[in-house]
Amino acid sequence: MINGRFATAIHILTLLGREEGDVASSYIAGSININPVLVRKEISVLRDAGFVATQEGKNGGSRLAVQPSKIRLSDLYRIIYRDGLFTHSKNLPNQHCAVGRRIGTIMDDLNIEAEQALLKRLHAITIQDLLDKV
Amino acid sequence: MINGRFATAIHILTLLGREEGDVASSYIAGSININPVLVRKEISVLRDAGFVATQEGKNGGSRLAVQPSKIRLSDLYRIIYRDGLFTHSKNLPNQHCAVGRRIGTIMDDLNIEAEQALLKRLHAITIQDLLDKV
DNA sequence: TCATTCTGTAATTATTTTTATTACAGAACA
DNA sequence: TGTTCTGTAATAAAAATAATTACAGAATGA
Repeated sequence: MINGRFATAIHILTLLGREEGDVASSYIAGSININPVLVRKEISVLRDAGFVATQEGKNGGSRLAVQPSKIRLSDLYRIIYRDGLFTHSKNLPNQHCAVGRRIGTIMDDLNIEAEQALLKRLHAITIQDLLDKV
Repeated sequence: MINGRFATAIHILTLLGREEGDVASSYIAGSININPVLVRKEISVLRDAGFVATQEGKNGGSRLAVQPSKIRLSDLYRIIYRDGLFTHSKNLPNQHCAVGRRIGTIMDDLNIEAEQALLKRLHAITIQDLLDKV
């Protein structure tokens, strides 16, 4: 399932897209209304992906490392969701049952198809598009 | 986000699609490897939707009330996910910030678009399609 | 009839996941 | 060289999920 991290990442990037200089994690956290440590953690993921650059130390903070129009939500989705859309319980289904034996593969296939449809749509939306709505 | 209930519902319906008579919740639970009470709860939702019929009492259980080819995964999705795909935190963003003020609407719009894409794909898949894969 | 075996559902507990907090070393600045 | 940022680990709190317990009621059939 799609959790709060996706929304958090979008909020961060949209906010950075509107600000000029370096933005402190505490300021971002104040806008989202979550804990600054969570913001820094998410930013570290976004930084690893090359979307954000960070300046440490006094007056430091983060800013976009690429143009907002270059950040597609599909990329964002992929970065944040390694686990897939459909989270199946970690309980192993009964392998003595035909359905139980095959359901894992069936759900995996389904997950791929659903994600493809979702990603296709998200591919067409960039942070710039969201900025235009603010 | 898409949680385990969707996978559970699919497992239940697929299993019922392969069985002739009434299937007890404990049997289904044994296949999925979850608690029978959860199965009965999910079945009650599927029954309300008209997909399943249940016989109470001794030798009772559930069976499909419609043909597997009539149960679209899009219907299933709608029944189980009233909350939307993207769960945004229940923390209200800072309304004194332009992004904080607009992010709710932006995420809602995004959610609608993403769900449309997902539902379009799920509309084309029925329980029969999954049965063919078992 | 009535013991048995199912269901439905409420209430509680346990587990897991998510979010928040605390803490502190290190970087950059003025 | 003190101040204000970051990064990250560790812990705690809160929320969401799943499991369990419990029990009344329905249908069966010996």
